[in-house]
Amino acid sequence: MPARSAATPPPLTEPVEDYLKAIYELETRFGAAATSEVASALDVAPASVTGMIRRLASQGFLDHVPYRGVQLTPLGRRAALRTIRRHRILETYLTKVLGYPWDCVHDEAERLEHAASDDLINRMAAALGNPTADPHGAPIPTADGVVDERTHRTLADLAVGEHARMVRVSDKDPSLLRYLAEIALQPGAEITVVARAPFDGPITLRIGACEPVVGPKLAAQVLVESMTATMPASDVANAASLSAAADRPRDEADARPRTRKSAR
Amino acid sequence: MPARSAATPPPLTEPVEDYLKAIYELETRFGAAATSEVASALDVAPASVTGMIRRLASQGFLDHVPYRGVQLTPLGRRAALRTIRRHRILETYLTKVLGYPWDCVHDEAERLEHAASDDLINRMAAALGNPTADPHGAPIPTADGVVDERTHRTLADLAVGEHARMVRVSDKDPSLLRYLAEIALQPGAEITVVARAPFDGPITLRIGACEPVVGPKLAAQVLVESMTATMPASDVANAASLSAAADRPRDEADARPRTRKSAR
DNA sequence: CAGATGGTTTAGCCTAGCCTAAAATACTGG
DNA sequence: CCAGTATTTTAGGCTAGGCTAAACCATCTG
Repeated sequence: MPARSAATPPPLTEPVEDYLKAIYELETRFGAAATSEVASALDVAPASVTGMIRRLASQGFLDHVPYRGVQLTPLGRRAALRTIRRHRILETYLTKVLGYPWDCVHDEAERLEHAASDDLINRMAAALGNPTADPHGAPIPTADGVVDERTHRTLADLAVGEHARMVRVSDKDPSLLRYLAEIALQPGAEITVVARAPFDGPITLRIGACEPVVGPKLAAQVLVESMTATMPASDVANAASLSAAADRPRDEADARPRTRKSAR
Repeated sequence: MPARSAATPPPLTEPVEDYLKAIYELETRFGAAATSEVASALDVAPASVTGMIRRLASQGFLDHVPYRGVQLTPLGRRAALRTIRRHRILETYLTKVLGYPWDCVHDEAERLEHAASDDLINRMAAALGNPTADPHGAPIPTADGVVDERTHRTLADLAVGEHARMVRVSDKDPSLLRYLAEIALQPGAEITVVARAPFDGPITLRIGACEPVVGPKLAAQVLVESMTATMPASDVANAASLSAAADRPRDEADARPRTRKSAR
């Protein structure tokens, strides 16, 4: 049997899959991944990351410009998306079929994603009707590595009166997820911004019959899709400027000053 | 929160779980596990087994008498049964719920058993109605480590005319399993021995409307439970003596001559 | 433009698991 | 009961992945 491109890709170890996944996620958020960011994402020492990066670069999974950070090659991206697909299908299966609460699936999926075969993942996906998003709203890559990469505004970017649909939230913080479930703030939920206190104050929402009040920190974690009839761009900008930056984990501009390949 | 006995038992690594499981299985078959048998079961070099055995013994999972083999301590047995429970519930779930053919579940379960949490396993078990045997007929230990340890006769031990129910077959050989499925020889199947050729010759069975003929090697792999109305012990012995020993993988007597702790 | 600073890399080390080759022990047959 | 064979253990090495401490570089600041 001659060369098959998508055939058994030399099986990656668990740590390798974790590195690639973490780098992928940092890269989509910031454009590139810094050693220290990878280190804190994986909870290992920066020196360990440098070591692994060297190995991964030598195997063609990523490009490394010393002191400047890394970027995935197409090969590395494919591997990362494979792991992410597994993770998200597992999360969906665990909640939809086995009745896990949505705040408990992350850790379980984190371990299973390295052990499940493609066949198993595809069977689970089929049993679920090939879902396109996991329980937290994260898009599920297809088996051949295509993923919806649209970015979204956050709840903190919405102006008073805006009507939006909740799209997504990170799966990493169980207590946040439990709280969101309590106030019915889950993917698909329709939200109206009722009021906003100034100076990054709390935001009052309407979700169904309830009017929960959330802090800006929480709001910045919740991705939404505006449903307010085509809003002029200027308004969007204004709305965003009211609240942006301060509480977001990092601001694009100063987070990645050393991202471009050619210095100068 | 004070001492909890069954709480997070210091998580074992994958190789450790594999060693304990293999040792458990050798031990129940032969009474103790020899280094070389563990080595070939796990497909590693004997010297590697010695190394691991030392570590496991020092951690209290097994007793090792140098040059004499190992036996699990209660601690080791519990750990082994936990892994075996996982494995068998996974196999059952994969076949019953996800439609895997019974010859394909072993490898998948082999990897998942190390990654699945107790919670996940228990949810799967519940979804299946807490089964007591896996698709190959192997008994599933309960969550607190109780397992049906009855031994069974093999198809090769049956006399002509005997009526029996198939109980179990090893899950390790996919091609054997595929063949057994073809002739409807699966756990629960009712079998009558129609004829046996002498000198370890082929055995003719009746299963439903079919009369497959199987070799002694295959017959020795298939565990059964006689359904012939209470047969006098002498007859059992006679029936068995017609065919025993020759093709069984090992004979109790010469397989473990070096098993007893106190030589002499 | 010279430090100071903080992120990155190197150097050197450790552990778990595996290996091969050689030495040690137990078992067998004569 | 002694020698040969088979099994087991020891000795010495290797790789993946992790760590700390120290050196290095880029950038920000005075």
